[in-house]
Amino acid sequence: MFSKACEYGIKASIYIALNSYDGQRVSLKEIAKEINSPEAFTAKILQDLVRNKIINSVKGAYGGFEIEKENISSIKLAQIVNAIDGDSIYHGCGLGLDVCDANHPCPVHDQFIAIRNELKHMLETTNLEQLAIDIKSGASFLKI
Amino acid sequence: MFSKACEYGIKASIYIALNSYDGQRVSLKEIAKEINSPEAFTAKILQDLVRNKIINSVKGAYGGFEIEKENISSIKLAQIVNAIDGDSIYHGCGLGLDVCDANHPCPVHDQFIAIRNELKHMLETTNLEQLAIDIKSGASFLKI
DNA sequence: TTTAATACGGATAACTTTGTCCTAATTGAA
DNA sequence: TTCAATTAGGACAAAGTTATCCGTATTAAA
Repeated sequence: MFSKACEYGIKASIYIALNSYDGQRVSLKEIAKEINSPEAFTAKILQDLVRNKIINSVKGAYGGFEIEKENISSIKLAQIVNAIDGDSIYHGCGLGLDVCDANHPCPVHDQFIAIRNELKHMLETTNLEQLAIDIKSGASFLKI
Repeated sequence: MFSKACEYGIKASIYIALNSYDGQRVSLKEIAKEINSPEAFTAKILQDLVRNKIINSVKGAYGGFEIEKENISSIKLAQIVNAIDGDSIYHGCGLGLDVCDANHPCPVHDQFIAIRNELKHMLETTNLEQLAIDIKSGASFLKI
């Protein structure tokens, strides 16, 4: 469904959010360990999220990544996915046609539109706070 | 959502079904032209569908691909997707966890399960006949 | 029987995604 | 000021996906 980059990006964002609630800045090394992702590759993805102003980074000793507390509840999965995978999820045709719309639909256009809209709605309504709370309570997990 | 291979496989199957209604066997060359796909790559995918007994092939001059008429309405998209992309759509975790189930869910487990079940249902209930009919009537398109 | 059209299948190339390595820049603390 | 910890970013390697090429086998028709 999503690229590896996007999977790591979502998990990393949740982990950063979780710690930002406690005022804890987290390092790349810690993030990669906690979400079970390759460190250097995760670094690239985090850079991407920083450039898209979804997370903040602080260089140097005692640096790391953080999200401003007041933003955590307003950051939606859609923003993260969009920053990393782009908007292909919203615009691409299920069968790869260059042009696929109501006037010139691919054979599965209607079926796909329905499912894609649900996916879109889910991504646009799910925020980091909800996800971080479940990790904190042990109701969900970031690795294994 | 799907791999290119799967997109080509679905479109090729629809085109073959369409022609099989008229007792017309179609060649690789014709298929690739009509669904706008690379010929040699499409050949590999068709071989896969043949091995999975979703379509039939006839070698030699005047050979080509066909689907037995009586089977067209019972072939579901799910079979084609499964033959080409495998069953990752059904079993994979949305965030790539090796283990992700109700007892040990990833942060977006519930949200994904819901959408994936809809996708699964759609693939399992959509058959080639429905799709071929729309192509025939000009209500949907296989290329451009 | 020869020929042309066709599917089959192995090898390999091109491209994309994923992952690694190394150096530079930054920064807080000793 | 020096050092160690850290992010940034370029170059590159590995793996996976997509695509091409070419020879072989098969088959119907001439």
